Amino acid sequence: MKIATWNVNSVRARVPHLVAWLGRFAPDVVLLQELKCMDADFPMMEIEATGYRASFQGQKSYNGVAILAREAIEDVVIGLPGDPEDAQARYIEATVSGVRVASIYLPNGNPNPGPKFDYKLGFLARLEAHARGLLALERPVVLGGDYNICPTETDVWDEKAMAGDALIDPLSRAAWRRIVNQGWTDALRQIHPQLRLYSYWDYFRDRFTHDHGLRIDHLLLSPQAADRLMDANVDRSPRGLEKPSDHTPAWVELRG
DNA sequence: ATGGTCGGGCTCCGA
Repeated sequence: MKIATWNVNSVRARVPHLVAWLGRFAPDVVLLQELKCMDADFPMMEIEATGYRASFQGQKSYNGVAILAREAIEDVVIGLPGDPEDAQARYIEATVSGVRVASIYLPNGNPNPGPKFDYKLGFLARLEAHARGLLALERPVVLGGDYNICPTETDVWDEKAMAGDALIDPLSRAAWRRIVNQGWTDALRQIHPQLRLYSYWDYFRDRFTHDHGLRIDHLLLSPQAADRLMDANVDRSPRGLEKPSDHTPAWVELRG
């Protein structure tokens, strides 16, 4: 069972790449972020034509998350609990083939410091509380998405160039560790402990050409999912196409 | 070296 996460930076702008990649990579589940469209504008027909179903939470212009799957998408929960005032479309969770999956678009948090960084830390605190409840289910759970956090120096092409950035802030990293240390497995790091594996390259300054990237897209596995972990990686190929997203898919393969 | 380039939606915001 292949589960992937991909920040597409506008699902409508990325329909050709998304459709081609679904056909080539054939994932069982895809967790999308940054749809950048309202529900009514989601390209449902184009995606269904590829053999996938979709559940999603859209929003005008910003954010937006989706779960695509070839099998049924059940028990959908939209929104991260803990703040009824939060209107940003950043969280969707569902069950596919017995695996609980979440598509998460964590706040970027820049400029740092400021209210956007405070919102990021608040969102992380809510995610920490919710993740603890998911672990208690003692089921296979995969928390995938754009976390907007580089967990360690190995996940950044150049820490100096990122000085002061919310993506490498010690408070962001500490919040990430608090979640992981509950008992989650960072799937790509588990399979590739030392590799520089990036999932994002900024559009400007030919960052992809020079492999000046960041690892900010992650798949966290509950122990019951980690038991089944066979392989994990990023698929760099979509990032090299014309009109790419600035992110490329990260994926895990689970036994069964 | 505080620039550069995208996407969305409409003269600038978010990343």
